[in-house]
Amino acid sequence: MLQANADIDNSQTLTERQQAVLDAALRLLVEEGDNLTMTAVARRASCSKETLYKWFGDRDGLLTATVQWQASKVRVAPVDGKGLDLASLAASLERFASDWLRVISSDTSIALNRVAVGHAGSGKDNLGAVVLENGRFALAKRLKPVLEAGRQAGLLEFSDAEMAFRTFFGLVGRDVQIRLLLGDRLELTEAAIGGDAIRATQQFLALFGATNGRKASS
Amino acid sequence: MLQANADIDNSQTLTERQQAVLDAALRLLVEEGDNLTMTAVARRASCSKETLYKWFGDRDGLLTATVQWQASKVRVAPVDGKGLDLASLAASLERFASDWLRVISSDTSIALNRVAVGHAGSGKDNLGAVVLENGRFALAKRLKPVLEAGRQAGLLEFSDAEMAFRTFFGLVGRDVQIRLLLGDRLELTEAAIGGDAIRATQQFLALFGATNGRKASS
DNA sequence: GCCGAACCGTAACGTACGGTACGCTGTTGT
DNA sequence: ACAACAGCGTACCGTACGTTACGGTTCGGC
Repeated sequence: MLQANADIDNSQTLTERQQAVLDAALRLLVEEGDNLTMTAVARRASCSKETLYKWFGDRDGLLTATVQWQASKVRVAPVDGKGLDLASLAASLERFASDWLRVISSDTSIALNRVAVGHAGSGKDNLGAVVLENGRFALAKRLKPVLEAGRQAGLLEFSDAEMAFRTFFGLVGRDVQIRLLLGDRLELTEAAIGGDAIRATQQFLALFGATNGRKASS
Repeated sequence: MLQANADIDNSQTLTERQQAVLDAALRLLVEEGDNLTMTAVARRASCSKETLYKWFGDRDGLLTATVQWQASKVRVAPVDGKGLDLASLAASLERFASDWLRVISSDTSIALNRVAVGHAGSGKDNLGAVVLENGRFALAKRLKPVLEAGRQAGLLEFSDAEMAFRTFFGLVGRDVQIRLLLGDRLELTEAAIGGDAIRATQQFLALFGATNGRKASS
């Protein structure tokens, strides 16, 4: 559901075995958070620590490889093109919204974001940049063409696609991600996700839809 | 700008010296992130580690004390009451929005949130809950009366104040907080904050304002 | 059947850091 | 004046973990 990639090397440079090791690391990361140890990863993956270090350099290397591996796994449904009527535009937006909510509320996304945020302060690695690139920015890159198409078709009105995207992003995500990252229980049922997607889409169309005369854009 | 508090003990139970120590810890936390050491705090605060442990128990105790200390420092401007016209309502909302944006883009808020997010996984302490309580939930507790007043005055239309608040939250914050937490450079100038506050308020009023017939609420 | 490479399991090393103990000094109360 | 104490500085201990080293095993190629 995520990831525009095209910048990281990913799956083909990794052997099957290496992918399995990274999967193990990923699972452990979800369970243990940032306090996973190299020993634990080795044990979980049934490999030796020496191999870990040979393949990934050091702990940070393993972490970034794991994050990129996860990023490369989640491929995007291409959203196809332009069925330029309002209904299909709304459907596309709703799909984006629910996909996005599903991602940010998933265990692995929460774990990955936690680790990346934790590492963002001390500039040893750039996990934060990786997560950002495959999360928020990938989403923008995928959604903007849809918004532009909507504008071309006369369905949407906005001056700046980036600004329109960010508004949509805010309407969809609201306080969900920060609450989840901070440990708030907040189980998003499939029904709730669907409802939120519809609501966010309606609100977005109310603000940027062309049919209604509205002075929403700054 | 932040914090409804009324749940944590805060300033009066702390001596001047202890507050100074916590200030030092806070400054160090901003600089070093979660890898500050007890030794470093002791040195920065010109106190002994023994004192640190006597006062705060252990490292987690020091961290939570620091977070609560910061929370207790930021007091809220009471927003006073009801000048029930649209202009003053908009002004209140704008003030909330800009205050909030200033908070979440401040170095100390970023550092605190990073630490809290990092700790949220492994349930040793409840930093996440503390931050959440003094951040997102405190904001809601302060803002909801304003929204309710707006509804009473016939200026706003919504069925659920919580839901209206979350929409406002999303419109104001958008992707700012997660980007900052993940290390994205994104300096918010005072002008940008003001502009965003106005935009968010306008969008919120477009969605929930009573004067315009609109089917925005889910 | 043998060689080397890749890899597993584990032991060992070094270090950083949380936590504790101790000696010294300045202050306070009597 | 002196005892009691709070607190500073520092040395110290134990441990957890990142990193390295090493012996044993499997496997593909000759």
